[in-house]
Amino acid sequence: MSTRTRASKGPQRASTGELDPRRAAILDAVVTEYVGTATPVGSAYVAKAPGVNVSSATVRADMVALERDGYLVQPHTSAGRIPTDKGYRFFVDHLAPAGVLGTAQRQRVKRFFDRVHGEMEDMLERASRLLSELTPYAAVVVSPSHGSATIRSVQLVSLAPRLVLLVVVLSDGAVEKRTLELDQELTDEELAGLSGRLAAALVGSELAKAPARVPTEDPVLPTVLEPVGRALREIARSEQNDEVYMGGPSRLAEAFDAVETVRSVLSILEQQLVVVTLLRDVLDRGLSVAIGTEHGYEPLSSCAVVVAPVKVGDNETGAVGLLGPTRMNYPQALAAAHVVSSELSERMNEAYGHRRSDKGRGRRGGH
Amino acid sequence: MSTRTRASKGPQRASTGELDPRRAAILDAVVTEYVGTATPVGSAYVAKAPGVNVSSATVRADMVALERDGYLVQPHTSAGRIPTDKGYRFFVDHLAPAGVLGTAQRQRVKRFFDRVHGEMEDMLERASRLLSELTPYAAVVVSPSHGSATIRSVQLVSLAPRLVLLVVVLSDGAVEKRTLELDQELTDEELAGLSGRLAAALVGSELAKAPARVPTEDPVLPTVLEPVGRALREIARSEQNDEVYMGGPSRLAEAFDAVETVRSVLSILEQQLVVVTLLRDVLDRGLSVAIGTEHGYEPLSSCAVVVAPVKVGDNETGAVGLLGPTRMNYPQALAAAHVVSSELSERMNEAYGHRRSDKGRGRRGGH
DNA sequence: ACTGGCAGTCGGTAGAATCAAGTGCCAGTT
DNA sequence: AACTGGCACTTGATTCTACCGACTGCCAGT
Repeated sequence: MSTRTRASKGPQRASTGELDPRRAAILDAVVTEYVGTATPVGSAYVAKAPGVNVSSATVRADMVALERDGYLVQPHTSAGRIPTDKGYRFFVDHLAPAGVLGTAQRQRVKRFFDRVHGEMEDMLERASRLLSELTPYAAVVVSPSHGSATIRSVQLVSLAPRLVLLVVVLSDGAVEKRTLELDQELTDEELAGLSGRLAAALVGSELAKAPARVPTEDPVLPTVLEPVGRALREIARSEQNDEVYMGGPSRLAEAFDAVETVRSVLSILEQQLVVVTLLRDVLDRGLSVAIGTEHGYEPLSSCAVVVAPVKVGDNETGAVGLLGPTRMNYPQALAAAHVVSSELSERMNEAYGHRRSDKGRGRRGGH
Repeated sequence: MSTRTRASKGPQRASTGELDPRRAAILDAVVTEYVGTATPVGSAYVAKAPGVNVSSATVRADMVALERDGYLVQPHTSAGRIPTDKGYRFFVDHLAPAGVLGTAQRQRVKRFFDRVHGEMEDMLERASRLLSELTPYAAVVVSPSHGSATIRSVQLVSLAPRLVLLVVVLSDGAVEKRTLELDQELTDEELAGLSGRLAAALVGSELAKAPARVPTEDPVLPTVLEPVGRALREIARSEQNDEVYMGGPSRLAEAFDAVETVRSVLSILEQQLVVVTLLRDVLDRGLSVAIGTEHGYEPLSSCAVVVAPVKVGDNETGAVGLLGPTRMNYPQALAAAHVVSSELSERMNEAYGHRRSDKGRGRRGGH
């Protein structure tokens, strides 16, 4: 009940929200220690923590209050306290120190992004690995959607008699293909002609808005154009499904010690659609962390998710995420996710011509 | 020591290897029961098993012999027996009943392969899921390498000023791409001309054997051709790295109950190269099952791997695999792997023109 | 408002007792 | 000689008890 006015002794933390500064410090100590040791934290330890200059008895009194207000719980009487989801939330919002990535890790990220060479898919895949290696958690990368990309090339390539490959190149560098089985055999010339006509009709338009039907008077073409049209529509549809890259699933087996938890979390991660929705939801709500039940997925209630957007152009579409136990090192996870997401954004903007105002390639990090 | 001559009472199993038929039946019973229950199997239970028409006392005597010969072990005195790797091996070689896939599962496979529509990558990815759903084990699919595929198309597509995408189509339907940053801006006409020249020089040759240098006298081209050549070589190299698709990693958390085991096995599976090598090794040795330490990987010594080749054309290159505990339902795993691998082979041969003699599309299963 | 002191609460561990499963051996039977 | 029933024995698992240690909640004192 007792509400203190902000005590102004010494250089305290900037803002501690609606919590008494000392209690905030106590919560801070409990979270930090518990994250490290996975053992309930007692008043004696907390009393020694910086920012808490009182005896263990006083700490105990505050802990009772913190428990009453839902920030802490006792696993059982006469054990130390552990944070609740609400406790973690407060920690993340008000106490988590700005992103501190070890210099070794910083270098690692730098080296990674200096060396990236391949295509986007490859970069994302490897970024998910990187992220899971920077932290002890499983990583997820969702590729930016091709939203407004336009068609840059359409081509039909003959693979075998009556077997043709439709290859579509988008302005963001993505390539899609579809195999077509035709009713009739076409000569290379016919194929080339057809390719040209398709290109003329489609190049420049967005995939989703591509003309449903390529106009033609040639009586022989419809039987060919029909499967092409179908394939194009299928491609347009499949481009909506963002790719998901998963890194370091084995990290989950480190983070949890109940094998049953590992299983259920893994099996959620196998459903890519769920992962994408989860990350998007969190981002849409303007959050970068979802703790416990804050996202709606029951089986993940013992998990926390850290998300950071990957912005290409001006719409924020992709995302990187980290999945670990609620007992997670949030500062580390946030720092890692932010570094990787911003580096990724930068790289992708550079690569595909959406070059931005002129932020250059300098530090952008901070927290 | 006592070696029996084959008793010929009743319709016994075809061949029991170098083992007394009754002892083989005992081993069979132990393996089957242990796979199901994960509990050491006692002589009383085995005595009731079919093919063992003797008392538990006699079974005990035989079990002593089987243990002496290394087929069984006792976790501790006065517990039942469990099979050794050698025991499983004997079971797989001589006792495992022919592949029995439940009708529900058969239907599932059938439906899957009737519906497959997309591209090869997609099919393989989904096949790995299928396989892990047919069994309670983790599945792995290694895509056939592009070995002898020839180049069918080479094309340069402009993405942005000075940014070009090199797109290469292979005869097996694979598409590779690489982004190039050029020193100079090229007009669409120049790009088209260049594409044509590249195509003329490269189409028809194998990727690996493609001419290292496209001949030209044009003084402006070298600065463009150089990065193209580099990209081509890089593509050729990357095509060696067979893609790995992993299905149902969460199955591992079901199969093992020590979280530490789960972790180490998962982290092996994350190394795609190791997975590929492992599967190839097993296939090269002409095996379809590797139990415990039969493959050389320490961390997988509590695992068994079931492999089946995916043959495209006439060289056997791809593979499907199942990874589970040595305490694995081998008949089921073998059946599932074989069905999927042969269906995959068939589909891929159909799709990419390597149409075979004329085995048709009929049953091919059996065991 | 805070502190030291103290009784009280529980989980965790160690040791003893008991249980049940399953063995190895042996004398007896066919 | 091959097999069987019977039995003593071994040993992990389970249960129970006692006890220790960690931490708390409370209270009287500064």
